[in-house]
Amino acid sequence: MGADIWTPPTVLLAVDLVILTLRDSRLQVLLVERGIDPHRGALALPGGFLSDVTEDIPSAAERELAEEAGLDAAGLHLEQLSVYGTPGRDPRGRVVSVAYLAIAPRLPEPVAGTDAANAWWTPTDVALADHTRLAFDHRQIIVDGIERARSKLESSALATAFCSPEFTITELQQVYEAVWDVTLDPRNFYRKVQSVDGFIVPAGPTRKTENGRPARLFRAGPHTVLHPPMTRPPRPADMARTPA
Amino acid sequence: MGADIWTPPTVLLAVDLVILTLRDSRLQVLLVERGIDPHRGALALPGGFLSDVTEDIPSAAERELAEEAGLDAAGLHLEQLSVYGTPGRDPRGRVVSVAYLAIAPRLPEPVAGTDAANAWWTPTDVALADHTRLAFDHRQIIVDGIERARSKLESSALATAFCSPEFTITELQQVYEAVWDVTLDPRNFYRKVQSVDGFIVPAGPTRKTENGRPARLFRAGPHTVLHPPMTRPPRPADMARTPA
DNA sequence: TGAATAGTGTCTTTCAGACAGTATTAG
DNA sequence: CTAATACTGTCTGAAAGACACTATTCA
Repeated sequence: MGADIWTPPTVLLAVDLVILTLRDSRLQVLLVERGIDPHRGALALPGGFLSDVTEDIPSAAERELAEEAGLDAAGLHLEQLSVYGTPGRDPRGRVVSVAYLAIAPRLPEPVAGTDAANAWWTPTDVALADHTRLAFDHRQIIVDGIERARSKLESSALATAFCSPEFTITELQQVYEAVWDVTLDPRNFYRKVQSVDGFIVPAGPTRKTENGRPARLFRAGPHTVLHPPMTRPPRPADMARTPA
Repeated sequence: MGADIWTPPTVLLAVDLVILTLRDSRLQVLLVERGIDPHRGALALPGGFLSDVTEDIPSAAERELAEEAGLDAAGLHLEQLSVYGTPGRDPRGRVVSVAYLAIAPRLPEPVAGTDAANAWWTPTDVALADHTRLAFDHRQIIVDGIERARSKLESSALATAFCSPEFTITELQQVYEAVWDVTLDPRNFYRKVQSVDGFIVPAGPTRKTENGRPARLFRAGPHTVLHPPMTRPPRPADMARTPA
């Protein structure tokens, strides 16, 4: 009702990355140690502000992926997760952060060769443990990212993003087991995953070796949505059994 | 590498609302006619800029819900959808919009009594028809909102948000049929929906009437995630049948 | 009574889960 | 040979889908 001309407020826009991968059969997330002062010394997700006012948000995510994690966005899964913009989440001002979820195949063991050499793969249970100091609201962002990954394994082909271009069915099973934190029957998994239309396709008559019978290789199939979905076993929440 | 001090760019932050409801057994979305000049006269989603730099983003969504749609945020489903921030999407500057998905029960037939009396419920197929002029990238936002609703009907109790606090199983079925654009067998739906633990609970020995046998009333149950999920029938994409 | 909607019983097919058994490699 | 992993066959129980049937209202 005032006579003054109202102008909308401006905010600082940032992107943050939840980068997940599988190492040592565990789900791990990439964390960096902050070198500057809001939360200096605490662990944080890779990320940063928009470089300039013309930069697209997905481009900013890809740039941070390269700068802070040394990963090439080409060929790795990257999707928008959510927005975090609570006033006061960053003491430098009104910062609104767009979080992205990235899935990296297991190959790039060393993350080095990057600006921020202080980046480590951290098992998710360690990253979320009570004693871990995480900057800003990054703990919540990690929780949301993991939950997104868990959920999308059911209905999409996201699991293949954790694997090399060619993979065995056992490797794919390890993805499901690590992300869902369950154990699955290899024989049922084998048939199930092959019965889902367009999920995986045979990759040549090739083979691989470890110390048993060689396994067939597969690639990601043409379909990204799974019909029928993979079903997540009920969590061992209440396994109380009434004796007969 | 320059010696100048770099400062991050600022953006304008907006919220946009995809408000869905069920009217005449059709899925409808609330659209407003724009009265000011970027896209003046075109249809748009209700929404607007952050009121001031201290306003929380969900609060802004609730405020716009009241101001532009005349709806009370209390007791209606509201969830963050996605972020839209392509440079150039708004000629007024770098505008980043946080889209929200709201689900309104069918009761409030008139949306009137609000600032913007130029708001109409529009069937989603009409809103997305080729001849409809939608402002900004709101067409894409609507598509994303509908897809989110379709998806969440499977695994969550979102369908109850389309209903009055007390509802019959047939009403709930109509929600699924309208949002998914399918027809379901009432008898199988009846048993299925009751077998899902915590989805719906009986609401007293009450009853309701129309022109047949009175139906039992239910309320939303305690669980918001459905185990097992409701399964969406395969779309009638390729129903080609090979004759025996 | 008949029309209309609500709710039940039951059959069949399909699929998840359990698990015995066969195949192919390395030593 | 044994150990180890990959893969196949088959059974069983639990649901999904189809659909005949009963129940309760209004006119």
